[in-house]
Amino acid sequence: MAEKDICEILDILSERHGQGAYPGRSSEGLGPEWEPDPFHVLIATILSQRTRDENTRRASDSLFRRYDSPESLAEADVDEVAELVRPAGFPRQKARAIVDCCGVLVRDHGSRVPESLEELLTLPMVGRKTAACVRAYAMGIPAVCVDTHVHRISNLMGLVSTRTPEETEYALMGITPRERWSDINRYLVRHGQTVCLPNRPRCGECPVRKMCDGRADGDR
DNA sequence: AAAACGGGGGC
DNA sequence: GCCCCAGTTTT
Repeated sequence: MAEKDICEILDILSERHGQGAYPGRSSEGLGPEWEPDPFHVLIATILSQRTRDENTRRASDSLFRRYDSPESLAEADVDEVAELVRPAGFPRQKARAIVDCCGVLVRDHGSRVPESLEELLTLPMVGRKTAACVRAYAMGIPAVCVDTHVHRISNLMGLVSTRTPEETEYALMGITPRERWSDINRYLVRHGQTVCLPNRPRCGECPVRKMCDGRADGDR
């Protein structure tokens, strides 16, 4: 029942928004010249936090052109890295996290990105959303990436009733077939950016409006 | 629970 | 100029 609802919503949104992935190779966050492997996706996803695609991409491009391995980044100068990633915002915070992150990868993980959620969460600036993106997009592991859009829309539409993004993650996993978890991010995030905007939802042009409990605009 | 981190784009 | 924004960490 609930499962049927979310699948139907994903089907409709996929027609509306077409193909597109976040933040793998075909997204704006990681340019086409970089392999969407765990290392590149991890760094690009950290850069993407609270940042639009285009700015994330400018930052990741200039960063990877200068440093393209965990080893080189682990010994990089934080101020120089901060300058390179400036377009993504939070430059010092992100630069410090990236350098520290790569230090941990080199020292404790053989310069590889660990696959387990538990180990990923020990890395600086890696929370549940970032860890899920790395696993889902770079490792082929089914994972639900809950950002603010997914959290907001899932509750607005009455798919879940949750207070925290973590609760939303588990709730969505419970009502969605595993093979469609990746569609949640592809389509719900895009929907949140283009139609179901945080403050002014454009309910008039929403393709899943009839299934939404939270229709704004007094359109009921 | 709330503040802090920040540059870029829309208006 | 002012407001908003694909999180995570710290207080």
